[in-house]
Amino acid sequence: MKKEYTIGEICKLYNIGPDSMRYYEKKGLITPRRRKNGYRIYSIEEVWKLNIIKDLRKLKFSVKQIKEYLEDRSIQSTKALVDHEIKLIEKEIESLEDTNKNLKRKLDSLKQINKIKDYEKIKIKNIPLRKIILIEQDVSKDEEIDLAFRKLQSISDEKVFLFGNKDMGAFISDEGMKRGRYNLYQKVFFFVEDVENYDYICLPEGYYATLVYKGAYEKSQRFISQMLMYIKKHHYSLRGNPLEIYRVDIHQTAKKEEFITEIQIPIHIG
Amino acid sequence: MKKEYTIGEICKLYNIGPDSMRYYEKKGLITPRRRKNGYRIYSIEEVWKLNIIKDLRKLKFSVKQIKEYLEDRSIQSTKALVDHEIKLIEKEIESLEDTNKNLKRKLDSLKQINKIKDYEKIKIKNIPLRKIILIEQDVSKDEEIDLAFRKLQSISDEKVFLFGNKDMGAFISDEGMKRGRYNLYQKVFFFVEDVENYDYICLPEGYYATLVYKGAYEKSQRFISQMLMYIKKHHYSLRGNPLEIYRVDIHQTAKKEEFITEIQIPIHIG
DNA sequence: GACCCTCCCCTTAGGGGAGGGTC
DNA sequence: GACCCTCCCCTTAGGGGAGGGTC
Repeated sequence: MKKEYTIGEICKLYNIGPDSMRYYEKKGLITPRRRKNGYRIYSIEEVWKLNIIKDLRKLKFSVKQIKEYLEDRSIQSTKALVDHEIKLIEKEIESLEDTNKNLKRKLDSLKQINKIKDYEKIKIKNIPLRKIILIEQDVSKDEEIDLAFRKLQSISDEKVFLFGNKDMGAFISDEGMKRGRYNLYQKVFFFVEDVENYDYICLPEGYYATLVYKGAYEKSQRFISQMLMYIKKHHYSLRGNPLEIYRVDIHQTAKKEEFITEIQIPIHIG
Repeated sequence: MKKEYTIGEICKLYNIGPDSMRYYEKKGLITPRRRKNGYRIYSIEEVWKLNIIKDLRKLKFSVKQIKEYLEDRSIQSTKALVDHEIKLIEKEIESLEDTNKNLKRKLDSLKQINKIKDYEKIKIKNIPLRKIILIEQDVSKDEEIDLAFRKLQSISDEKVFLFGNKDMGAFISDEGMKRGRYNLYQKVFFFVEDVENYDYICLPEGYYATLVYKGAYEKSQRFISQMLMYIKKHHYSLRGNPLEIYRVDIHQTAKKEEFITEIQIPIHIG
């Protein structure tokens, strides 16, 4: 077996770029001797270091960390390193799984959209219990919803939130109902499932008059009026204020035509 | 609700450094207007962008990718992005779990070391079947083992291998046995469990004379001699060539005193 | 005094030349 | 001709000043 290797040979063997080898040398991880012509000589004695370097780089250790480890290697320090790394990876996995769950939910709800057929039709539905978190703030312009949201979100900053989130929505406030200005006075909320530290509110199971529409939010005003008339006409009675759910909004598309909003008005029937 | 925010206000709200905001601006993600005095004005209309930016940064999208997404956002592109991201995350999780499994094994074997008590004592043990992959190459110096290993490893490059690996070892070759030079002629192998594409060899279940020692490899020569004599004395017969297993080696410690090697000689008893 | 502005320099882990010598 | 050498410049996503103006 050969005892000495040029940079090219060792790189082929280890599947590393020569620039990396020079970089490791510059940073003091490896110190090959030189031929008279200046060529680097890698001797077989140094090869174990490359094993460690490659493995630790794969584990995303910085070159500096690897250097420190190489300089102080004992059973003790190795054990500590492995142990620590295991814990880091476990945390990482947990976080990725959480993110993935959220993204899957999002994808699912995006896929549901294609299935919607009866736009702009009023329907009576029984909807099971839902949990929401309410942002205690009157919101009077569409864009402000985001901000209100954000204020809540800053509490829990580490999660992929809006993007990976289930839907958000808004209640028409009493003020809005009184004045018939259904898009000026709203209370923002979003749906939650696995709540931990927040105070959530339950929307109890019950009947709703619902309508889904596509396009800009201005339409809400007209549809809510229509729906309230419909409710009156059928002798249903209001059980609470109307709510809007933003199925597709500015976070998913730049095209206002693609926006999808669902209006739900809680009612008693019969 | 306020309609306009200074950079400081928006940063507090979004828990972002002002430098980041300026960077995003420089890269064209956001384009705040300016006051006469040059101060940036963030209006409420732009705030949804920050939600997306924050979320996608958390998902490790580059600023460039985020820019592209912001410029072409539709249900279609959002769906594609979420879908792609889910797949990436799943791959990542899988890879992390694999790495973790390896690291745990390593940690386990490091922990086992503390429990070894009877160093340098010959024992007869029955050892269950083991699978190994043999590197078909005579190795005549300790350091070369690494290299031989590496040649095999380069086949499967993406795994954390040596560092997160179970033990490796070497057979004393026939040549070595003939000449009584037990550390000059060796065939390197390592233990595997979940083999896929490699040709592995089974070491069948059976009895072994074993001995564990601490320290430099030179000791092997002496111990193997002792063990062979012991085997003769007890009228056991050899079932194959001796093997050395490197429980702790240069990959885990710089201290030769901490090296731990186990010699196993397959025998027939009775 | 706290906040904002614009430079300008710094960091990681190499990759990609250019220009020149060596097997 | 393939291989090696040493500069030197470039990339990401900001962070940390310095020096100077603004609420």
